[in-house]
Amino acid sequence: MRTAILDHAIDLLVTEGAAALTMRRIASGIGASTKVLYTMFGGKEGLVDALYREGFARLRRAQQRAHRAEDPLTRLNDLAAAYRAHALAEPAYYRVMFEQAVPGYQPSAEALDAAESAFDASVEAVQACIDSGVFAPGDAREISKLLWAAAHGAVSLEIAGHFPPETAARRFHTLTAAVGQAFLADEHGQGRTS
Amino acid sequence: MRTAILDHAIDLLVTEGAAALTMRRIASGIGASTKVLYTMFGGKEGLVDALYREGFARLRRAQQRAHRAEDPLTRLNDLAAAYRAHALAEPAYYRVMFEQAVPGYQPSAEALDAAESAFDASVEAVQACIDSGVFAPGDAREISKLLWAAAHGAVSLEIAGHFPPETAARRFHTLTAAVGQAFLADEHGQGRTS
DNA sequence: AAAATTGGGTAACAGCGTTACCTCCGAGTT
DNA sequence: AACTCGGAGGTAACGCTGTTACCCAATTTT
Repeated sequence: MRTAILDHAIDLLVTEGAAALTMRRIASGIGASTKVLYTMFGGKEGLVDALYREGFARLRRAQQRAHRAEDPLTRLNDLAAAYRAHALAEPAYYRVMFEQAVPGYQPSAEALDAAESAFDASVEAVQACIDSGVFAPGDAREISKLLWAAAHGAVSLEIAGHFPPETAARRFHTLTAAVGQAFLADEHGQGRTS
Repeated sequence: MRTAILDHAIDLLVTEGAAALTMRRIASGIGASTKVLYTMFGGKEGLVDALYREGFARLRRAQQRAHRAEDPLTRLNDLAAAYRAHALAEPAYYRVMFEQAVPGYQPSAEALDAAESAFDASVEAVQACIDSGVFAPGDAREISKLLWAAAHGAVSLEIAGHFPPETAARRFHTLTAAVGQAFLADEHGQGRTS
């Protein structure tokens, strides 16, 4: 039952966007009354919270699927590409997760913690880059977050319409590569990022 | 009259957030009926469009105010810092501009064009870095957009709650510095970003 | 078997964006 | 100067939203 509600909510979100995500439509879509949603999720906020977590769970699975290549730097690149592909595949989900597409919702601390686990694969890949000497020693978690911010910035501007489609992919790659480059092992004497 | 409406709408947006930005509240706040808003702006979308443009106009002014330092690289850093400061000073505005805090609104092509002018100062600063030999030759507009994406990503994650306050400033600086570093003139033989 | 508790449907409330209707004020015409 | 006419603005309604008080049926407990 709970999964039926979530499935239909996700379907509405993906096919018609966040504006169509109303309690009445979800309820009528599963042939029930809105009361069920309130006993089950406590309100729209609880339902959106479930969608938020589901969105990051999907992102985590997408990242794990991309976590295959041998070379650690290639793996990191693949993860970044998978991040963008996942975001663009379901922009409505991305908006729920990062921009608050549902007006009132603010993720709780637990939800934010759960979201963080979506980037475990990225942290591992960065750590592998450090361990193999490709990256200089450093905090893998911190570097991963910076890569995330760069990727998120590029994707977010793309979804918002500021990056035209034909250049968005190139910019995404250039930006993530530029950030990655800053953490390369110091083989050439270039400056270190503070 | 038009400015009175916008002033009150901005006031509502800044002090109570996007959720309080309703046609009825704006109208009653200026002691008029909602009909005025519709004859003047054509609907909520037109009003939010005006707020969107105003937000980028304010950002542009904030960038111009920060555009003072002599050293081009310092100037670019100042612009980045001003960008973050401006975004954090009025997060509700930032949400209207980048995340679509008002459910239905999607900026028109003209609005996106107008938004772009907010980054003229950044493009100029990048061009100055190239002209003075600090940056390698390249497309200043393109580099500026990448810096923008990085800054936006860090600020956006900060506002969304993913970056705790005490580390957000450091991460913002590290990230923008890392991106800037990738475009430095090739004095040390480090690899070039493709 | 009777009683208590729980889950779900109905219908209502307040508030939202929007608009049809009407009034009324000011400008242009005769 | 009076009269008409056009458009700006207020009133009130429509259909929608999230939410909940009320009620009934069904299930579980004693």
